[in-house]
Amino acid sequence: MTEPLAPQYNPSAIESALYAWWRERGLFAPDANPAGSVGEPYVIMMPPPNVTAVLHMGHGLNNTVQDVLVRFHRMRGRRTLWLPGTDHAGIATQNVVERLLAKEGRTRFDLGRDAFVERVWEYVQATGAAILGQLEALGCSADWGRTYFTLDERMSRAVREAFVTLYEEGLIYRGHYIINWCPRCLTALSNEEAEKHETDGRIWHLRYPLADGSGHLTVATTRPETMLGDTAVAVHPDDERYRHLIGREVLLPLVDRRIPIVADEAVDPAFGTGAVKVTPAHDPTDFEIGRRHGLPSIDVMTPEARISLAAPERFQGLDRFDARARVAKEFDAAGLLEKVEPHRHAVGRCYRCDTVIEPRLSDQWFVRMEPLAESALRAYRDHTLRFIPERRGDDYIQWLEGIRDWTISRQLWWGHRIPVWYCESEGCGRIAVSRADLETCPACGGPVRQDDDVLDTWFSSWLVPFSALGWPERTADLAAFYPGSTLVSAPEILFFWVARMIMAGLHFMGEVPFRDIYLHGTVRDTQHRKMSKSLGNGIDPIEVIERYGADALRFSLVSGMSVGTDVILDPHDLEASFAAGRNFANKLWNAGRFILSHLEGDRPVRPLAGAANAVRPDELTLADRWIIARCDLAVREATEAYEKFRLNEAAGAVYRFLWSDLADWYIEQIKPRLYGDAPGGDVARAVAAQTFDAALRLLHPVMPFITEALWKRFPGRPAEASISVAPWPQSDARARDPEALAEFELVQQVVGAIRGIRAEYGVQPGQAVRAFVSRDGGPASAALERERSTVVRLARLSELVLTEPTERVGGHAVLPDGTSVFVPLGDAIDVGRECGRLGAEADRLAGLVAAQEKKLGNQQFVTRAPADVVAREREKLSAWAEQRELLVRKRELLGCG
RNA sequence: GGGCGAAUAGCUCAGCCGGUUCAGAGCGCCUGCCUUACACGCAGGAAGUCGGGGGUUCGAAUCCCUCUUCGCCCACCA
Repeated sequence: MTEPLAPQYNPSAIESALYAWWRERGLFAPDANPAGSVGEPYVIMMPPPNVTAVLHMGHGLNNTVQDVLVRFHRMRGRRTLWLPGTDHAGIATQNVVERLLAKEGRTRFDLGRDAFVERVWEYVQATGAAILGQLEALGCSADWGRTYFTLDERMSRAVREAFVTLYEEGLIYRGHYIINWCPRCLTALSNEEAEKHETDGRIWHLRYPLADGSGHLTVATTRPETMLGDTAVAVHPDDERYRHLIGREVLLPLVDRRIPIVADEAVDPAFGTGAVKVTPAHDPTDFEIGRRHGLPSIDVMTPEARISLAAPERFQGLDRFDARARVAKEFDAAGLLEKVEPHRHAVGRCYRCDTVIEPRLSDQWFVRMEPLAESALRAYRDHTLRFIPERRGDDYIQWLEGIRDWTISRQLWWGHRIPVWYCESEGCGRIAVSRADLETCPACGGPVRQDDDVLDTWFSSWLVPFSALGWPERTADLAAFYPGSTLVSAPEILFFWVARMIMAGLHFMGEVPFRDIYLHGTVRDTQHRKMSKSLGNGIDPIEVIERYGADALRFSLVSGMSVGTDVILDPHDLEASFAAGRNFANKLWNAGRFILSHLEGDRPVRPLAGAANAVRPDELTLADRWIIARCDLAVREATEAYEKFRLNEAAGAVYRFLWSDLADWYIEQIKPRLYGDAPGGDVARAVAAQTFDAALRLLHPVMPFITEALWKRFPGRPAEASISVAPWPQSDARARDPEALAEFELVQQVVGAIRGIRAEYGVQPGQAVRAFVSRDGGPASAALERERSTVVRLARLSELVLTEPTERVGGHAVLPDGTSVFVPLGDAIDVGRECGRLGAEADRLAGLVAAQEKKLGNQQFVTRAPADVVAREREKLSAWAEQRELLVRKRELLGCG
């Protein structure tokens, strides 16, 4: 606590210890804040990271945002719960473990179901722990005591309850439909899991001879191999070209099957040839056509997407793409291939392995979504829900309005087993759906067999907002923390997860699970590509934390992100992305080191108000008043920005205050007062302590570690005190001081002008010079008199003379308010150069004046623009004219030509 | 095929409902400084026809139209 602070901030030296201390102190629990609870609790459910792998930068961003919001609200006194968890990620995890097995030359079938699942558990226990460790390294203040895993016992119970309830309500059903099938993962997928990608493909025009030999009909298809399963050709009923063929038959080539020509409204006469081959077992539209016309479905593919025994022998066993080539070749050989054209269309791919989806006819379980979608739409339309940024609401609406039933069964081993039992006794065949495991058939007592399939991972995660709180038990947590407050997520999982949580929340709890949905952007590389393992353009957050510190990572992510926009980082130049955060942390560290070193000792730091020894207003210097006013401004800016999810603005406001105001000016200003027993030192210490303390608190949500480390070192701080539950700084009307703001700004401008002149003429830093500052030919503003020593020190002057200069040769400047600055430099300056400099400045102002005169001479402007705008423009004109006037006079004094 | 977003200094971005010195920040770059908190620093500086074109307006980076480029979402047209 009292050992000296290192001159360079070393995050790795303090972060893990501070984190451990926070946990020990129980600071992440809802009741951690001694201030008690203000208003409603603030609750965020963490989007559970998949246990497939360690975290990437996207998780870093997502969890940083959540932690910022949670820490902000915790400090504001809300009872705050951030509930963490991990996701068993059915397909993804199963794939990873299967790949591990493949390296051992084994498949899951070699192990058998139970042993395989056992193996997956081993894997996820390791990765799950690693992930939680990473979240801790990031500084996440989640309540680890409540951590859930979407496949743990509590969640399983909730999943069963939800499934059985929905089944009883008729919202879950088993059906025989075309679903999205991944031939590599060997499972059904939902529509959302089948990602559509625009692809350059081809379209084949195939001739189907009429069965009576009177000609042929041409159909167009992008998947010729499916013709092996055709059971009809369809045309539009009103299509004059084909009307005479309706009801007749074609002889399906290669297969030699007679199939009918049917009329169906689903056919678009304008597309292709206007005649469609109908393959009910391999296309959803064809399936519907088949149903309407009583056509048979012939499944010509195996689960692996090879040609099945239902096709002619020579095709059997061929991969679908080989079969495609073979079919095309045989059509060509038979003179039945009319043409092949390039064709761009959307191809579905498995979101986990990128394999081309095969639409497949099979028995699956579905959730009827329409009834659920209705209330979810209503909740948005009546403003119960709010999206940040707002436009994301359009995506939500669009998805819900076009909602399709959700395929929830997966032909996997890793996941929640479907709670359905089939009676195996003959003559019963009953299907039982049960909350409890069944051994026998409830109807006949015969033997039962549980459904082999598991549920979609998202069927467990859509329940999280209440299942993680104990549902279906009516727990105290559920009563206290449902509904939650904010959901922070990447836009990619808006449909997978966010929209479904809203539906589940409304259905099972009767209330939306959260009110604000903050969708942040995606982390991309400098070519705007999403970071991914396969592209090798990822950045490991842990590496960044080790090199720059968690605070630097968080600051960089937050400040690189405005509402709803992507965050661009350069994986090849970590320095470019994270140096700013690291530098800022170091700046803060050193400012803290300086201020804290002057707070130590036996003299107590005086409060600014509310005590007998409080600093009196009349003791404050102009600089004191100025920094207090600037600090108050930062409090207002940052607080408002946090409230509006403008985290980058909040970070920026504190950054500017700490660096540009406090470090660059205030600390420099108070140095003389701090050394020795200079008068006013106690006031400077009091003001520095108070404003720095406030700034640390404002910054704590973004940079929790360094702010805590410094804050804890304030003298008199109890050992158990933590900034994470310190009260949020309040704006105070008494701190607002426009006069001090304006006057100190003049001081800054004078110093800036003198520094500029010095740099212009290469006056060495060690060389003190005199400066004359005056106004209207007389003494300069009283503010400069009061801060005379500040100007002298910061501009490195030997003397500051606040009257008209007695000399002429030197550097001149005129400030916006007409204040005149002169640094006598004698022979050291090049008079011609100075004349040029002043002339250029005068010309610039002359241009402004001319434009301004034109503007004000414009009757349209003067009459139509608001009076205050016109008045302001008039003031500008006179100020510029005055400045120009002064510059011209200075040139005359210098003897410029 | 619909819908949406972005295009501002070399790079990453601010600039909200049009009007506070002919556009700001960080990083990078240039010059000078190890000034007893910080060289991960200090001081100063260069750098942009605000994607192109048109329009509305007294006035536009800021509003409207259009074009170009990039990105995203949705879509059963075989």
